[in-house]
Amino acid sequence: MRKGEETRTRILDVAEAAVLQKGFGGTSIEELIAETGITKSGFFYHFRDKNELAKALLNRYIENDERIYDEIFSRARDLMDDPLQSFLLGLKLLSELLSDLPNGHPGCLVATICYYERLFDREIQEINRQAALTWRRRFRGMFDEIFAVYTPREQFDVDQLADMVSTVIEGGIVLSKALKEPQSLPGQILVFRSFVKLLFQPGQHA
Amino acid sequence: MRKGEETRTRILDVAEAAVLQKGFGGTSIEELIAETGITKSGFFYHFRDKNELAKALLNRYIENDERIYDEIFSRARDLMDDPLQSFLLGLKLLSELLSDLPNGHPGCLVATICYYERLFDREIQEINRQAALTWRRRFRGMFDEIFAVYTPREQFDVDQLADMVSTVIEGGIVLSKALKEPQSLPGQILVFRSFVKLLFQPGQHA
DNA sequence: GCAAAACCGTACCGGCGGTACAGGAGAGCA
DNA sequence: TGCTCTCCTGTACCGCCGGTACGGTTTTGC
Repeated sequence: MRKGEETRTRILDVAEAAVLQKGFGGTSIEELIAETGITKSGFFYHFRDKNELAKALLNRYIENDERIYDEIFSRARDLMDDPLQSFLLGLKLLSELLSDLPNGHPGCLVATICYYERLFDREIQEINRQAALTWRRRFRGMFDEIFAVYTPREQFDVDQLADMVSTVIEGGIVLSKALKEPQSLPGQILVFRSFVKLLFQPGQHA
Repeated sequence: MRKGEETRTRILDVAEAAVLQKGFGGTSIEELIAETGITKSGFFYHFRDKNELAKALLNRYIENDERIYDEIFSRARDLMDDPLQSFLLGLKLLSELLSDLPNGHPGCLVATICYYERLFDREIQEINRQAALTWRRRFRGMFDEIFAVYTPREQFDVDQLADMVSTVIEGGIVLSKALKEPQSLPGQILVFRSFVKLLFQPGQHA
């Protein structure tokens, strides 16, 4: 029903912010229900245990993540016909989006789960793995299109190249948080963007 | 005294493995003392609270990290006179070292702390920040030497370029863990290595 | 052999994850 | 109007955990 979904969403909102700041272990259910204005029984009506909360949280995060990627790169695709130019524009748009976040990227739930593997069941770890594989497929598709048109200055494994996008984003988030420099992440993405540009720039052998 | 240090080290060993697998919140002191074969009183004799355990853990991890970097890149420096070749060899050695870890990289404590910021005091966060800054200085120094000899195909902010090393490592660890593919991390480092090679390869304008 | 270091044992506190279960308010429908 | 289903509230309870307090004991270095 309507009301139930609304409460559930509110719990997830509060939980997501808390988990990204303090981790799963550091986030108490009691604190979540206090901030949500709900009772303990109410919480356990929506989620059987903390594991199920994590699962719902992760699924929602991944969905939202995919939506953002879809928007950015489809917009880039609309503006640029060339697959390389479109990809480079997408990275630029992504960098700008992240640069506009006032407090920087709040953190990636997938990364959080990575550092908690033993705390959750295999299902959650599998969801996490599938998310990373989806990222790989997404960017691999883009690189495949680019390779159909351009000759790279060096040969790469396409999957590894595709993974590099996720690597830079995840690593950039960690570094941004460690350094307390929110602008580090968008900067790293632009560095990667330049590398990609360089890779497909016609060189002496072209 | 001798015995005290030994016990302290044993606690830190057990704690480090546990924290990297379950996070700080997911690691109980009771489980640490059980595995170490020590009593609760004994634990609190060595560490005032969990925060101090985290501090000691982080400091030790960073020291060890620095030692490994020192070894690898000084060995590379001995083998190669050219700063670029030396840096590229260092990345290769690092990749091989990580590739030889049977279960993959156990995880970076600096990254773990990032995702727990609100759980620890400012001192720990500052230690974390200084660690990331030390990485930046280390690799910035290498790039400075390279720039003194080579002309890059594209201009970069040297700090951002230096940060890219840490970004790729941290991101590679996350992706490796998420994908459950230990070989992903060394692979990503080699991709980055190729990018660096590309950057300083003489092109059409050279 | 003596003092300091390095513990052990025990008892206790409050918070937290989780369970159990009874009950109630409100919406939708017959 | 009454019935049912969803969406909760309230209360009581369990065991684990972080942390404190404190007295006692063994080990070590000198």
